[in-house]
Amino acid sequence: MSEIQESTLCGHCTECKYDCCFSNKNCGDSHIFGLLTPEELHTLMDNKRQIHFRSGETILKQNTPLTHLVCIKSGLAKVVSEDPKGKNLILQIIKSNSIFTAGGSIVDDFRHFTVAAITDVDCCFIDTSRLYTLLTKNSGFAIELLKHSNSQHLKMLSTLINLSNKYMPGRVADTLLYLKNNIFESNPFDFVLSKQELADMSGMTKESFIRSLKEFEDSGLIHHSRNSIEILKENELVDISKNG
Amino acid sequence: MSEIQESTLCGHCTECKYDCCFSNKNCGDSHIFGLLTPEELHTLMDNKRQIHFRSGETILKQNTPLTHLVCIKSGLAKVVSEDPKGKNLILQIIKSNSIFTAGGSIVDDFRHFTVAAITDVDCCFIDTSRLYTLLTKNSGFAIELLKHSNSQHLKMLSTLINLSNKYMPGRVADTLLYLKNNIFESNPFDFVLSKQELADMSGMTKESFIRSLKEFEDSGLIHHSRNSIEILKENELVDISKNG
DNA sequence: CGTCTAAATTGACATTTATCAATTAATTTC
DNA sequence: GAAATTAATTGATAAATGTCAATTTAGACG
Repeated sequence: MSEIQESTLCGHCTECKYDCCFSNKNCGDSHIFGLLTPEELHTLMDNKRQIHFRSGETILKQNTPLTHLVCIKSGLAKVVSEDPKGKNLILQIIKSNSIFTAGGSIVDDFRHFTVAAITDVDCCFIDTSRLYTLLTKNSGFAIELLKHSNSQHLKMLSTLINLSNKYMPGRVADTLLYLKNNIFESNPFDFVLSKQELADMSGMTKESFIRSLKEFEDSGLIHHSRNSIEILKENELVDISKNG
Repeated sequence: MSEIQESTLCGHCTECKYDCCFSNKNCGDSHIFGLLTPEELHTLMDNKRQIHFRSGETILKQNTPLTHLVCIKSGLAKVVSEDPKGKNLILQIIKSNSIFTAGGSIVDDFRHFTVAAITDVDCCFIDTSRLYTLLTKNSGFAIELLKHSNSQHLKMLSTLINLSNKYMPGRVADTLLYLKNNIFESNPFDFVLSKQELADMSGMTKESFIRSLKEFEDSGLIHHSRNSIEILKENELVDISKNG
């Protein structure tokens, strides 16, 4: 399923520091690693593994043991909750320069969802046992990780509310706005996701997603082709997201 | 809306330690406070306020400033996400002896949901600024709080999956099993929740909930009266939860 | 270029769920 | 304890969403 290509280990932290996602400066998503001393950073860097995944490959698999934390250096990945019956739900798209704890780190020992590469992805694997050691030594670091965890928590709450309180048009609008404003940050945006994946982000079947998209197109709210969507009337989409 | 009766402040920690929910021994849900030194515990205890709420009262209100963390000493409370359009979703029932961070503590400054008393509730309010001070001093404490946060995160993930991947019978089965096994821990169980509230826990209207319950009754899976439900065939309910 | 394959789209239909109105049962209030 | 209020239930219906099958389109590959 996932063919892992391990790169060489990183030897010199001071050299690689600004070249990888552990660096405070590069890690746009948070300041988690900013509070570590050079020695502490070294502890993490020392055995980090930087790995390349090709588009489509599984990076982390649901229900496998949780031994490493992942930091995405470049590329896009999707966080998928896999259902026994095959109903997948895409919870989040991960951009470059964000770290990802894969659910129940610290609480239990296995991963609660799958992470798969959407584009080619370069990422680092951090040994969680080294991380835990640092947590006990550096409380500022622990607090940053707590902030990160709570922040993920709130995102998930928002997803839950969106999915359970809204009808399809509202959910589709949410997905489109999320992709434009949070992930691709351009308009129109070209996407590497299939309609099935967009539907999995919106909690519906691909047929329903397509029909909803077509209604938006017919109403002049968006323009879409196979791999690109342009939002023409964002205000109206926001209204649909709020009211539906 | 909520008429708050403040009790006297706690003066002597060593005395009240085993009488309130901060105590390691009483806080069944977690060991969060177990790692604090007596002095640190004192810092928290010193200004704690123990407050009584009557059934139905709002304990914490969504969108208000987050200044205190709440620890439930006795009684039951519900965690509700309130929707502008009035579609409420009950995310969780809180039992006695559990602490509750109300969403985005540390991340932002307001509460992301409402907590309301189902029965009479005695609870303590802990000043979050004192909590944060302790976090920086005691990394073990920070790690415990991180565990608690991640654990809440996983519960929410499970709720999200249940609500978005299952049809009504599966969601009703989930609610019944949750109440029996996690909240009331008896069978039959008497509940203080209205059918509307049970429906709000299951992400559906009260009419749909009642119809689903009736089908279970007709199939001999449960027996229910106004304020009590007995689960007769738990295995079959578990199957329905898994498959539907 | 034509063939093959996977994705996207469309249509008809079945199922699930919500809505609305009416009725009954329980609880509170005087 | 009768009247008034609230919660629970039922039925009829409409709306939302999923399912299945068929068709079209776009890319990949020889």
